[in-house]
Amino acid sequence: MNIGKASKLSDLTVKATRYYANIDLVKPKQDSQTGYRNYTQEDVLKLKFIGKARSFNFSIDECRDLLSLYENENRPSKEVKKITLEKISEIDKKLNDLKALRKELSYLANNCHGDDKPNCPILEALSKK
Amino acid sequence: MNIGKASKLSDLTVKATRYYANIDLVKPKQDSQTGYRNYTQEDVLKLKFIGKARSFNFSIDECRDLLSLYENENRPSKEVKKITLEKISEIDKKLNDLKALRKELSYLANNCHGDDKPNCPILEALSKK
DNA sequence: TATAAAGGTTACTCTAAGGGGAAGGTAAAG
DNA sequence: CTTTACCTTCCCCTTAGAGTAACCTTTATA
Repeated sequence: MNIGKASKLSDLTVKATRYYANIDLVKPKQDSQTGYRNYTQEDVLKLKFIGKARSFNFSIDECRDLLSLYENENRPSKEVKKITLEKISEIDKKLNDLKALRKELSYLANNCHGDDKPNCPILEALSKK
Repeated sequence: MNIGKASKLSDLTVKATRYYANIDLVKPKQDSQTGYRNYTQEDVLKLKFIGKARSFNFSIDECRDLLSLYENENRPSKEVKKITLEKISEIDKKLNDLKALRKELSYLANNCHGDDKPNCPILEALSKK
């Protein structure tokens, strides 16, 4: 099938699908006459897999690793688990950073009158030290 | 003072400081002979302000807005508060997304044996639907 | 004083993961 | 036969600088 159909079936944009082909992530054969990419059912499964993994915040490189594990019938599940746990701790770090940030900002916002006067503790905080 | 000293005083890299000059965020005069940028104390205050705002996750464009409010003695504090509250709700959205993601991933990781066998619920989840 | 080191300048490339759009070939429908 | 839809490659754009090269200026040292 052509890229349009494969993209639709895997719920990706044509642009993304073509990008994945360009970076050798899911690279279908191309018709030597027309240059059209020819996707198989197998390819669509891989594309779906990637779409799902991307939605789980895995990077393209991580998707590449996961995909090769996925394609390897003999992979040890611990490798997959390792990548997943790393992703989780990465998320934890981001969560902590964002929470700290939120705390500071909401403290500032709570102390700002938010009226027409120029006095503003937020700007004061930004210009302090 | 030269860019090196200004950067040091404001705790920024020279690269970042030069970038801010290039995008007209903090643009000091340049010596017509040597081309060297000449930073004032005032400029350093602005650079510090930006560094602080950046550490609060404000984008360069938001920094630009905040900076012009900061420079305007008659600004109404509600404008600053508005930007800050928007930033907070942006952070809240990210927090929610990350929490949901973490939940899904940790559920998968908890159900994966993580051994040498190929059976892996994580990959199954990625390839499902 | 000659020179080496330190610090300044512009300019180019790179990052992640595609989006947007141009120019042009191909296929299917009316 | 022509319009429309779909395909191709190619190039620029996004964030916020980092890294590097080539080259110029100022300062420190032998």
